[in-house]
Amino acid sequence: MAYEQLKLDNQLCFRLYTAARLTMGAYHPYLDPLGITYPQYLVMLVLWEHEKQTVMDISHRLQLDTNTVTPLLQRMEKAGLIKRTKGKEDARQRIVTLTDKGLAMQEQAKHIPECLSAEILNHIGSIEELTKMIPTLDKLIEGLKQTNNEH
Amino acid sequence: MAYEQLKLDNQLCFRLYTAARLTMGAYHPYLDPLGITYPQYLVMLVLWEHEKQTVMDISHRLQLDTNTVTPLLQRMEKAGLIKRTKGKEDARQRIVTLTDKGLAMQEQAKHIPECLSAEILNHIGSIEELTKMIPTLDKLIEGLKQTNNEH
DNA sequence: ATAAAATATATCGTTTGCGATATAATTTTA
DNA sequence: TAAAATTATATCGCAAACGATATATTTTAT
Repeated sequence: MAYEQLKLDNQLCFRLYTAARLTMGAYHPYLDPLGITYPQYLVMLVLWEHEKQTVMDISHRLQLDTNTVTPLLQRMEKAGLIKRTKGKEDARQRIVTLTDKGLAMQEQAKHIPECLSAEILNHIGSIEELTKMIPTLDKLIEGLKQTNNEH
Repeated sequence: MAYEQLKLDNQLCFRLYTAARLTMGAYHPYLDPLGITYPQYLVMLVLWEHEKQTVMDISHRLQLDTNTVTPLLQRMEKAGLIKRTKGKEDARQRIVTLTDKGLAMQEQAKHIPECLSAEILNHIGSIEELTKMIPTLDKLIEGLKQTNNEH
């Protein structure tokens, strides 16, 4: 191995990639009973914060493009969690709203964040160490958004 | 919005998910010319460290299951980057080795890590702040590995 | 007012990621 | 040693991601 910088263990990005995947896996025991996936859970979080959002709103919030969000919403509509109606002022837009089922799911989901925290806390010393990463991750995300827009 | 803990902005996991995706996007300008994807780049990193590894070795190293790694390797074989041969002592195993093309790609790839660092540094104050996350991410990954194995 | 540009969403094709299951070879057990 | 369990890899099906492209609607420019 000639190049030290090419070693996997020196790569922050690989850690982010792995941590993100394993985190999604840790949600499985909590999301499976609700019948939703992690990205679908994210959409629910967005809609629980504000009812009535366009596809754009959601895709901006999740930093995902419409070509990812549209099929996601279509599956969620089929599952009876949301409704998608044509916009009235602007007919190009799709207005996404929660169904009763989707709204009711919030009650079942409200303990998930603390369950996850507790689960991780079992295997890690302090939750503070994790929350300390948040400002750095936010800066990284903002930086990457710009970087990716330039190319 | 009734539940504070369900707010997207309070979620570490969402940040990991987003940071990981955007990071992969930042690799695009460097990996596209090589004709490989980010997960394929990770396989290359593993193989540049040690020639001759089994599918298991690679999947352990990347924390991916064989049902992800096998098709990945099949595509890389088709692209002429690796060879996959039946194991001699244990015929169940597949031994993965680099082709000349795969080996040569290391030279073209050796600047990628510093390019990425520089790119991110353009938009973020200090690289130290990022490297400070590494031990925490490692702990998190180890913890999640255990958490996920229990379920 | 009409053509051109911009915008919002959708569709298509490919690669990943992963649960479930299958297949083949090796090891263990009875 | 033959059957059972284990191990290594592969296959299948579905949900994401995402680049590229298409469609429909609105806005802008001429």
